[in-house]
Order: sequence, then structure tokens, then C-alpha cells
Amino acid sequence: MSSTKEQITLLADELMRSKGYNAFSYSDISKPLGIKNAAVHYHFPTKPDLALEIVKYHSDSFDRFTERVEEKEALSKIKFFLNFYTSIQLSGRICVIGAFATDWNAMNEEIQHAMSGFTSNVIEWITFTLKEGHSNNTIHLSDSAESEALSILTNIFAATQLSRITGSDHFAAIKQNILTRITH
Amino acid sequence: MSSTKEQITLLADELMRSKGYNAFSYSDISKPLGIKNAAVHYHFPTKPDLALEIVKYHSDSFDRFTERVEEKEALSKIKFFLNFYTSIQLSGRICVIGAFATDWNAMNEEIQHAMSGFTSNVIEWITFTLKEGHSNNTIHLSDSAESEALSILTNIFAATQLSRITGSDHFAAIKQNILTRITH
DNA sequence: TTGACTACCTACTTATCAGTCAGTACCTTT
DNA sequence: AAAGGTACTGACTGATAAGTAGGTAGTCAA
Repeated sequence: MSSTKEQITLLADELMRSKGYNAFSYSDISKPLGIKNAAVHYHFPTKPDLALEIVKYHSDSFDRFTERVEEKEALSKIKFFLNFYTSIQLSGRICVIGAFATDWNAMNEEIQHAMSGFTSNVIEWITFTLKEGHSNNTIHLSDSAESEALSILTNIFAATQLSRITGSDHFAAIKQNILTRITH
Repeated sequence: MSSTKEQITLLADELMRSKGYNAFSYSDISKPLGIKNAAVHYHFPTKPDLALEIVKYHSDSFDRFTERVEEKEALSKIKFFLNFYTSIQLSGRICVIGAFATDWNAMNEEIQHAMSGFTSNVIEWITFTLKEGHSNNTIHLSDSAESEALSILTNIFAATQLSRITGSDHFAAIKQNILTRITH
């Protein structure tokens, strides 16, 4: 049902987050989809165009996520957010933030700008949600909401990276540590 | 004073951690050093050989670091460790753990094994140091030493990545958050 | 002083990369 | 039925990638 353009985006995202931006080629996309390289270039003239689409895809996904959980309790929202990273970890991928950060200096300004905006949105959402939970006594904060948000975000996205190297037990431990910190 | 081999290793490490493993070529190394591509291949026949040397370099550096701070107080050791990451952040690089994690599935088993060993050593050292500080009441722990170690490590190495995207203020906030947590 | 070794260089190969362009089949719309 | 747009394919190109073969200058030990 999904269009070729969507299939390309999804596969490129998968490749980007499993091997890295410069480790996959247009052939790695065209071959599994049974199309030609030129077809990929038709939808995304250059590789940076494709990278930009990946950022937009994550941006849209995150927006839809925040809408889906909007009516839930603050602590529940954070748990859903962390569970989303569990699914990333289980599929052997890493968070898009870490993937782009590594190749940052190989990216153009447009992509950097889009990634900055997306990442800021994520930080703002966590910060706001922590404040929300703090104000109704369901979430404990021992530092400013933004500092705690930054701490949680770096913990969980780096956990997807670290668990690649040292195993999934470490992901679980880090996730649990976050929950212990904000609920104790 | 430093040999060509050392210069190659240092530059490759710099490139790896600023652009990513697959974004630099042997030409990016040979040109700035005023040597030919073949000279780089003489010291490191293949690119994986070069990547392995980078891991060994960080492994050795970390061993020397732990020896240097051996006689210091536990909290001081952690502060030196975090300050090391500040210098990484200031030079615009990212931690080698994050750099290899992103390109993990593009690395061979030998490199993965070396990185796993190195990363485990880092985790063990932090864990041991936290226990040391906890036993003489200079470091506060609200979870197991290993979980706290994993949390601190992911915080600080992801902070070098995140600050690329959203600015160095976030690095400072995350670093401060770690210190607040273990000293409060 | 001969022979081996180290640390290169010159010149090359093969593969793959991103990207291009002319052409075409198949819809719509008019 | 003609015209135009969409979504491709086939057949390229030029650049660059990693890697190699063969030669050479300098060092050093016997």
C-alpha cells in the first residue's frame, strides 16, 4: 500500500540507523525494493535530500507521538517515550539523534538546521512533561526540569548505542535507572 | 618527534570522531601529512586495520588515564573523567564509543570485540570508582554502582553528541547534573 | 661491502559511488 | 484523440574509493 517514496524513506532510515549515513548507497536501497538507482534519484535527487526526508519523517513521527499521548498522565507519557526507545533497541537500531550527531560534520546546513529543530522539540516536550508531572507530584525532580530532560534524553539515546557494544542488559539497566530517579 | 604511524593514527582518530568512519578516506590522511596514499597503506594495509589502531589508541590512553589518577580521591577521579569529556566537546569531537556505535554494523568482528573490551573497561572503572567513593561517603548512590556508572557514561558521551546539535550549553548542564546527582 | 630491512613513492587497478539524461509506459485531463 | 504529468528504466559519466605491484633511498648489522 505504501508508495515507492515511502518505502525508500523507510529503508534509508533503517540503513542510516544501522550502518551509518556514509555506509549505505543508493544501490542498497534500489536493490531490495526491486527498482533502479535512477528511481531513487527521481524521488530524492541527492543523498542530502534523502537525509533531510529522514529528519522530516522523525519529526512527523514525534509530533504524532506527542499527540497520541497528549491526554495521558505525565509519568505515563515518559514511560511511553522510553518504551519507544526499547523498540529501537530491540530492532538493533540506534536513535536518529545519535546517528546524525556522529556524521554531523559531513551534513549540510539545511539538514543540521532541521535536526536542531527536531532535537529541540524533543527536549522541550520532555522538559514540559517533567514539569507537568512535578506539579502534580507524580514525578520527582532533583534539578531543573530542563537539566533532567537533557539527562534522560542522553541516557536513553546513548543506551541504544551502548547496548550495541556491550549488550541489551545495559539498555534495561539504564532505562530502569531513569524511572527510579524520577519516581523515587 | 612523533612518527608517521603515530601521526596517521592521530589524524584518523580526529577524522573518525568529527566526520565518521565512512566519511573520511586515505587521501584525507595522506594529503595533510604530505605523504602518499601508499604510505598510509604501508602502515595500515586496510581501513579496518586503521580503525583497530584507533580503538587500541583509546584503550591505551584510558589505561594511562586511570594510572595517572590512581592515587586521587574517588570524586576527584570522576571529575577528571568528566573534564576529559569537556576537552572532547571543546574540540568539536565526540566520544569514540558513540562514533563506533553509529557505524557498528559496518565494522568487522575484531574491531567490535576490541571496542567491547575497551567499553567494558571504562564501565568497570566508573563502577569501581563510584563504589570507592560510596564506601567513604564522598559519593552518593541511589541505585547500584553499575547502573549509576552506565547512567553517567551514557550521559557524558551522549552530551558530546547532543551539544553538536543543540549547543555547548547542554553539555555543561548535563555535566553539572551528573555532579549534582552523585554529591547531593 | 654486501644483503636485508624500513619507510616510503610512482603508477596503477578495480570497484563503487552519486548523479545525469534521454526515452517510455501509463494515467489523467481537456 | 491529443497533450501533459508522473513514475519510472536503460545506459551512461566522472569522481573517488580502497587497495596493490614494483621500484628506491637510506640505515644498519655482519
